Amino acid sequence: MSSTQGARARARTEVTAAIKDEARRQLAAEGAAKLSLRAVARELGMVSSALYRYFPSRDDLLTALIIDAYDSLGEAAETAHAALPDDTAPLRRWTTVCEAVRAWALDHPHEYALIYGSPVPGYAAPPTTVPSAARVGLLLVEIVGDAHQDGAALPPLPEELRPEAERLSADISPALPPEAAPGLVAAWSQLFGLVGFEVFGQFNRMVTDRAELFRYAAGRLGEGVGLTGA
Amino acid sequence: MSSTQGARARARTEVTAAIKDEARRQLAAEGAAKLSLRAVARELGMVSSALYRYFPSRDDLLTALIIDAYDSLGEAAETAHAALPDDTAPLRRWTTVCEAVRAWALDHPHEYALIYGSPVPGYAAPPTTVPSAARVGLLLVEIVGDAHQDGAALPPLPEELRPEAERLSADISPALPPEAAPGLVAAWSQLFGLVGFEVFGQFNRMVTDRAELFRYAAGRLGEGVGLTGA
DNA sequence: GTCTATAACGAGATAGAC
DNA sequence: GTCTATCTCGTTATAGAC
Repeated sequence: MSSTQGARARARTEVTAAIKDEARRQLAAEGAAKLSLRAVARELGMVSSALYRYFPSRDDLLTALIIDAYDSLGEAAETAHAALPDDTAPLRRWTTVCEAVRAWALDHPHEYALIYGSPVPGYAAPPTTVPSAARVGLLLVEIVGDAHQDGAALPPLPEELRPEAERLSADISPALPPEAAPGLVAAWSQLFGLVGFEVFGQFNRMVTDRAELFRYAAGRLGEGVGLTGA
Repeated sequence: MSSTQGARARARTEVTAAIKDEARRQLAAEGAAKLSLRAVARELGMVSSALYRYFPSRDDLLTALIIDAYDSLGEAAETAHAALPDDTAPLRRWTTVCEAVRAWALDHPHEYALIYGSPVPGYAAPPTTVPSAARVGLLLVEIVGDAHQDGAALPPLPEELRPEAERLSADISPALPPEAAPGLVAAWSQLFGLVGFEVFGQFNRMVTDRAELFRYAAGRLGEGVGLTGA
């Protein structure tokens, strides 16, 4: 009885995975805008209507791919961070996570484009994507929050930014002091500026040693949010 | 005779502009990947083959749109910078240009996506785009180069980055000291990280006062490349 | 209950003959 | 430049296999 259910569930997971794999291949070849349920079905030797047993619509398939991409990136970052010794200095934690993000993005350029590139026309990501999308950010928050527990130095905020800083700190984490919040959110976006320029080819014919430039920039980004310790 | 040519040339410019306008409309509606010469022609009441007298291929139309977008952004940045008094401090020059980039991007999100978003599958930008693409970067280089003429303070570079710094400084501008080059290239990409996150909606439901956060982050970015002067 | 297949819809793109 | 025949697409209704 339970073995029957197990076999069915297993088959379902396998087909779901095959659909997503094929969809990812099309993502790479044609881009998210041209992702087509029919083409996926054709390539898998299924009929298009059969796909609706697994994904209620094309947008749901897209959403699943987006969540998978965010989770894959988040897991890569978390794994790299977790592999560090417990006494690792905050700045080193920070740069390790940054390097993991960069490595994942260079390894998965099309999935990177899906989550941090141009929005897909006509598609709006549902709230379901938020927890996965937040993973890298929360990891950075954790690192900065821990460092400030131990008292890190930060320049004072301009008066006009104070309300936003309070809001951010309250929304994101109680461990994040308001003085650190705007700088951290900015650094978070700037990290992806760095990565995006490399992945999307803006550094072509300009930067040769991109790994070294990234290492330098990520380090300065970490220092900018008050982290220390080579 | 010359009046006939003038009229013809004028007509040609007008049709070319109409084609690009319609193409931009489609860019907004469907995305760059789905830009289709036929659809543009249909919307203009022309037949698709007629378009080929103006743009030899879909990719050429795309290239024209990309160059236009880079030039539009470049001009916005240059105009904002040129409007400043001659004795404006370097840091204020920097933030003014950054604000102009942000304002243009928020005003032209789809053109922003075209030039700084995901690459269009199957399309590679030809070298013709480089001069237009470089305008904002060169403006930032000019500001930082001028400031360093007057002697700005910068942290020393790590030894491993020295070769890349020399290369960058040599390739980009003689006015840019090697110690400033990697930081400037990084800041340039980080500026677009900030802008991209806002334009592409990554700040949704998180940052409320985005203008204020940007002002703050852009200022710190400028300080990071050695600029001073409120 | 769970799945796949057939067939069809309305809309749109595309290729080629004319 | 026009027209048509033939593709694509997402999606649904329905019927039948396991």
